[in-house]
Amino acid sequence: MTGATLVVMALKPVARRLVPDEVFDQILSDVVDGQLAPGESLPSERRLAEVLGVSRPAVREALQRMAQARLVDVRHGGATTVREFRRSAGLDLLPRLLVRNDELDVSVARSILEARLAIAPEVAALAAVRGSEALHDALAQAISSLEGDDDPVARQRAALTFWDHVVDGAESVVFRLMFNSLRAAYEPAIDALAVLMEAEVSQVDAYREVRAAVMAHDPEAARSATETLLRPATTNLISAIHDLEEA
Amino acid sequence: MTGATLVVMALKPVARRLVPDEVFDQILSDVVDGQLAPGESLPSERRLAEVLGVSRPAVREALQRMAQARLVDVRHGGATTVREFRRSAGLDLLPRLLVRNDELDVSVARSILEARLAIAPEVAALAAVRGSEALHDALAQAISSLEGDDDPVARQRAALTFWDHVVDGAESVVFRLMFNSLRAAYEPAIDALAVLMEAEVSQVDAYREVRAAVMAHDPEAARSATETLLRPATTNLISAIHDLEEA
DNA sequence: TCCGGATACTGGTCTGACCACTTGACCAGT
DNA sequence: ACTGGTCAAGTGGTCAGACCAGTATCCGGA
Repeated sequence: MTGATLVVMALKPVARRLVPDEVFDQILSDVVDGQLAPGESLPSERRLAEVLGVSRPAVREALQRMAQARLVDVRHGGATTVREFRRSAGLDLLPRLLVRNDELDVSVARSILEARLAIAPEVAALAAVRGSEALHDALAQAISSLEGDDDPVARQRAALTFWDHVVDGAESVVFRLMFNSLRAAYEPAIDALAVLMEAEVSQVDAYREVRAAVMAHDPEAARSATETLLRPATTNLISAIHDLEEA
Repeated sequence: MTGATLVVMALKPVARRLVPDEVFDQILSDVVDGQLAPGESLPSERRLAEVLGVSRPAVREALQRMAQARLVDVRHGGATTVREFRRSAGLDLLPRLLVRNDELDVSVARSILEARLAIAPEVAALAAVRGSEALHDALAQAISSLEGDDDPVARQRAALTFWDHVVDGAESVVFRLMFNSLRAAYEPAIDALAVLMEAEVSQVDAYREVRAAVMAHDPEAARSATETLLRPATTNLISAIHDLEEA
């Protein structure tokens, strides 16, 4: 009985907001939303601590993280100033841009789909050239959980696992890190996105085509099979988003 | 007299290593070099502070930054453990991987060139579709400083500016952030790379081709012109690196 | 007018304390 | 044998306050 109850309870980890995280989020939001304009000076650490009702180390930690993300410029003795984040921030900022105030930014989603469509075929081609035989089973397993599972979100995860292995096969640090960053943006929004992407992940045969081309060491075929798989959902969603923006 | 002396002195900014930065670098190096294996526990903050001879807040700040980069997992009440950075870290880790112990990692450099060759043509194609008329002058100016300057490093910077504008024209957040991250990896190593890339940036006419295709709103032409520009240096360097790895 | 230094900011760092959480061992019930 | 409770030790989380180290500004003397 206990087991059954557990499944139904839909537990989620208790969200314990840490103080520096909270501060970081607030400042980050102000920067991303433009309430703190580029070039503008932030209040001093002491002042921020006072205003936010937290200790100075907490503020300090948040500001250092902002600096690491290249969102602000901290100068010893001088004021901390806001940078132009679109010109300086790295790909790791993407999650924060995709979901803002708990809702998806569709223009960012569009951009992600676009980039995915441009990059994934190249990665598949690389995997076709370099992939080891071990890929065979890994991809097969991902495909079988893709057709075995009926939960939309689980299928999204299976698809992510599939691409994860393809990226492995490409043996490219840069594409690996890019994938990690994109995944980090995708996963927090996976519930909202699962519905939109459902049509794509149900094309199990298309995934099989990609796998066959990769394992046949045929980069051109891998490229085109990947594009065939990704393009429909991409263009559909982009036009849907476009219509949505009209209204 | 004073002015002339100044120019000759070859000043460089005094490196003021801040304590938390130093700690961050040390731990990061240990993780990236594998001396701290994934899954392994770090010493406690107090112990680290003691061993490194710094205060606990300094250690703490470094660890929080490690956590933000997804290199370690900090758990309240439990131990801080090392993550498998190749699977979790984002593109912003790239600079640290490209130059390690003050020398270039050629396999990372190869990967960057590869990725650049795969992505840049797509970005140029997007810019051809979406680029505004303002691009015209911006690109022209970048090209003229490309042919005007005779310092190799200055030409690298001019080329970066050129691509910066192309990325602008593509109007894609994702490609913009990717470019920022790649640039952040490239710039610290620009002196070493300027020599290797000299052949490419001297092909001023090839840049003109790209610009012409983009301004003609011809995505296919932009794609192929970009590939024509980037491929030679890329394949040359990759084979050179390959030979180097043999020896 | 210009320069140079006092001064009042800013961030950088440390100490030491206390709170909150996790772990594991031990123990009491069932 | 297994649950659940309790407790102590160790960990990260947070704070207060102090002092050091740079920067910016303004003001008085040359």
